[in-house]
Amino acid sequence: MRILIVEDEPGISNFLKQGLQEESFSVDIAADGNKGLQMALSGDYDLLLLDWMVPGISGIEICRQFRKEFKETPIIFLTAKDTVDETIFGLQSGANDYIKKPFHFEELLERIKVQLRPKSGEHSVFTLGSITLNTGNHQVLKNGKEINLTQKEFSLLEFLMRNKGTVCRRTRIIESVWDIHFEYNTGVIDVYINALRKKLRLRDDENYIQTVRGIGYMAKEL
Amino acid sequence: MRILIVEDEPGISNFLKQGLQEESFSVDIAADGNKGLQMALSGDYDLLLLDWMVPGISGIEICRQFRKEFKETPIIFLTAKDTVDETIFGLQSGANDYIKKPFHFEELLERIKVQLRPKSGEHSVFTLGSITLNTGNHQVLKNGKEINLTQKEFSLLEFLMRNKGTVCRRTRIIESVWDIHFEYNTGVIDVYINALRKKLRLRDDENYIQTVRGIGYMAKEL
DNA sequence: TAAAATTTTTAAGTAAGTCTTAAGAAAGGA
DNA sequence: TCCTTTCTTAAGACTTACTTAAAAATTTTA
Repeated sequence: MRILIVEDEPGISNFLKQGLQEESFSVDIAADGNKGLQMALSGDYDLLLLDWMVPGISGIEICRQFRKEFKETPIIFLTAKDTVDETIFGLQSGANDYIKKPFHFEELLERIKVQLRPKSGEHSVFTLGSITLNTGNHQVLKNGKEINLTQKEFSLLEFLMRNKGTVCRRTRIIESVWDIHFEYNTGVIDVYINALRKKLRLRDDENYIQTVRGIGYMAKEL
Repeated sequence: MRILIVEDEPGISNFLKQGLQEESFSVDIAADGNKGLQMALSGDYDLLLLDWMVPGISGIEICRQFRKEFKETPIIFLTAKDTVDETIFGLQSGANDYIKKPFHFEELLERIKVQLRPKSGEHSVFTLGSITLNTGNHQVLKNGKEINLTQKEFSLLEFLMRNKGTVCRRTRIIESVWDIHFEYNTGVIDVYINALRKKLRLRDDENYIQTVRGIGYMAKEL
């Protein structure tokens, strides 16, 4: 995660840089507004920390210009001024948050984390070797390439991956995926396992879906 | 936009309620933690205003419980305590922002708007391939040429573009665009998707609106 | 206020894709 | 080897989505 600090006081900016680097952020500093805007517009940053008052273009103006191009990137203002009016002005110009100087580094850190927190809900993602299954957007990737699965195929694979490393009995599978309880005499599972192996192009030497004879199947890392 | 206030002091909660209603928010009040959590979990709200200290379950605890279920809904803390430590604690428990009492109503309002911005607020511009959608002036351009869409068509396209890259389930679409909850058995979505594809002249080789069989649709760059 | 135009919804036929069954081939275990 | 279980394929049943037209509702116009 890359953060740009626009701040003219070296004391503050260096302090922040060090602190954020320790938190494994990648940090750049711009000491004046013109430089700051230019760097911001490069689009290289995931978050902007703007001082309210910097030489050259003001923080507010940077914010406004920047927002025209980048709608999503969060902006946090660092401001010595703590009158309500100006804070509002700042937020109206497109900032997401502001923090008053002097502030505790820990508080700033938390506010940064809040802004960077993943937006679209944490749908669970499962992995199996080179396969990634995302229940949120119903996508399966193999080596980053999208694999098109039908609903049944998807939910079968999901069931297996949720239970990675343990044997899935046929009865459990038929219950969870097909919602058939009590009795069953059908070969659907076999058919679908076959389809999965085919679509995922699982060769013998990378068959993540092992068959456990007489019991069922097991998804397993190699 | 519906807001839930969890606050035990009637003076504050009523003041807020009136102010927010004047800003055309729909506001409910819970006077204690248990009631608050219960109402919050109903899922009817777009934003939560939580007092730090309320009788019964604490604001922090409400926040934590609520986050388990609802990842997206913004939470703002109202707190009399202004020590840094506790603020951090609040943000860590899943809140998006906090404001210290006493506060100016105007500032609270701005913070609320900031939180609601990404969802439905502010006029924003979305792009999808050669298509540009501007919620501000309700315009859709394709290759710079204006496309005339009806209201429903527009809001369907807006919904898809806001969620570009992730699958939009039919239920979500029917909820967001048609405001139909719980049950539905109608083919409107299909009809409107068809209309969109037609009006946007999406050929097979540039169909930005993919159908995800059995699930819904997805706006996607090619 | 009625007529006209537009938008929204319903409905129905068609097309496309998915699911299940069934049956022969292959593989594993006794 | 024989029997059982699993694999593989293909055809038919079924489900879902597409497309069109027309009815219903809403908005605009005269």
